[in-house]
Amino acid sequence: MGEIRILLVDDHPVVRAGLRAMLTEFEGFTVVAEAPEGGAAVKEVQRLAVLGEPVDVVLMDLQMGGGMDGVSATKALKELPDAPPVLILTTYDTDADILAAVEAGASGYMLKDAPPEQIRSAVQSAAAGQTALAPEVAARLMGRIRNPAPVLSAREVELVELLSTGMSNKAIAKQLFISEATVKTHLVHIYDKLGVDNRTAAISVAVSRRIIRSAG
Amino acid sequence: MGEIRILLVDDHPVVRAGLRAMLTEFEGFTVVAEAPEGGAAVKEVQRLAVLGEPVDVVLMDLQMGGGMDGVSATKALKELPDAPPVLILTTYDTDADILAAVEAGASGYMLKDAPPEQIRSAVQSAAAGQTALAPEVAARLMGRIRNPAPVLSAREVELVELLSTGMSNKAIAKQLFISEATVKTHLVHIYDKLGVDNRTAAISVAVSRRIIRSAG
DNA sequence: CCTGCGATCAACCTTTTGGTTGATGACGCT
DNA sequence: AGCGTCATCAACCAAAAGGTTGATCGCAGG
Repeated sequence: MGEIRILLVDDHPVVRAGLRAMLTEFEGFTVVAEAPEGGAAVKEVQRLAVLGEPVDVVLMDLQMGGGMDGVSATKALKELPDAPPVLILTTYDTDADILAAVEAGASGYMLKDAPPEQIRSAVQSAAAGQTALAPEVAARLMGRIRNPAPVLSAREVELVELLSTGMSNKAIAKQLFISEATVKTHLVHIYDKLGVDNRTAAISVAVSRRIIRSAG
Repeated sequence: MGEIRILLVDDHPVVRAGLRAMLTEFEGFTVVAEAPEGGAAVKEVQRLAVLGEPVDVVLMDLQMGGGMDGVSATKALKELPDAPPVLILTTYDTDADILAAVEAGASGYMLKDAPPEQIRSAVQSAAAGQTALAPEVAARLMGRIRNPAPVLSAREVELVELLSTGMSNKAIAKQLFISEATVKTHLVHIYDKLGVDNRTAAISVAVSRRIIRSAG
């Protein structure tokens, strides 16, 4: 019944154009709005709701340069009355934000390099209120839920960030106004949780799990 | 005079669709072929040349999952008779392959999140045989040429790779069949070249300069 | 109320790194 | 032949990191 009304959220004009082109080629899809970041997306959803032309599905990128990031935007959208389903689109299936996004209420998670057909069916499922996960992502998620990776506390992430700049324990201690002993204790816990036994391996794992971002 | 005939090379269907949509909206641009990786791109260029419908500009992504990467493909294309200009498209303006691609003969370098207008004029310049660089990229390149970053030797890169797994000097020495003393000497040189003074900072810099890739 | 967890700190000891100096052989370029 | 670079190694010392044990405090959840 009727068209599926879609809002695209991505900071790359090229990607937005690609999704628009790809989706409008299929029957029954209309891209009714676009936004370059989360804040604008929320406003668009509200605006269209007021106009009586509500959005049926939001396609949301996770990595966005400026403005509100994908996870926050998903959270914000889900707090609206008549919140639309949010389908997350991302480049990396290793993204640490997968869990965060799903917990924030995303109904699905697709990789950007998925074939058009897969994207089409994911949007359709999401619009129908179902959950749509890319097989790779689903498998990964299930694995994590069965064997959950320990989550670093906020303080620990802070430590890892400083760690990755190459600071010594003493320097980190000074920066955070804590003792060197405390820094060492935190590090032991971090090593435990990341399954490593030294700082070098820790930042390597942290980068590949996208706990921290490497400048770029 | 006439249409500018374009070949798109990118492993993401979404990005290809976006570029195609974006470019065909402008006057005078035709996307005559697409390829998901470098090898196919080379074949396409040859095929079209034989048909008497040569490609005027190749738009090439650097990061491609499978097959021939962007730098190799650029090199291969430039060895063809009547090689078309290659315009590199990438996500990261910090990419260490910038230099490699330009050295391989790319006539320009654009960021994927550039506004459509900028992409249009870059393609036009490239087709006209001129060089087209995004301002950010140009500045960065000039900076590097004036103040060239010391290049790690092959052996040193090997060291950094092992380093990033968190191995100790002793373990690295064993792995490479050299003494621990030699490992330390190499490390001192690496620290020098990267402008850091410990292994943790070194791998951080190495990752952000894409000297090594972090799994993901 | 008790338990668990996160954050904080101390003291002690071992291992690893980092910094320095100096030396050798191989290779390529001029 | 001489120069520079790369890769190799040694010995020594100071600084940093890692490992262990044990302790205090506050807060959230059952």
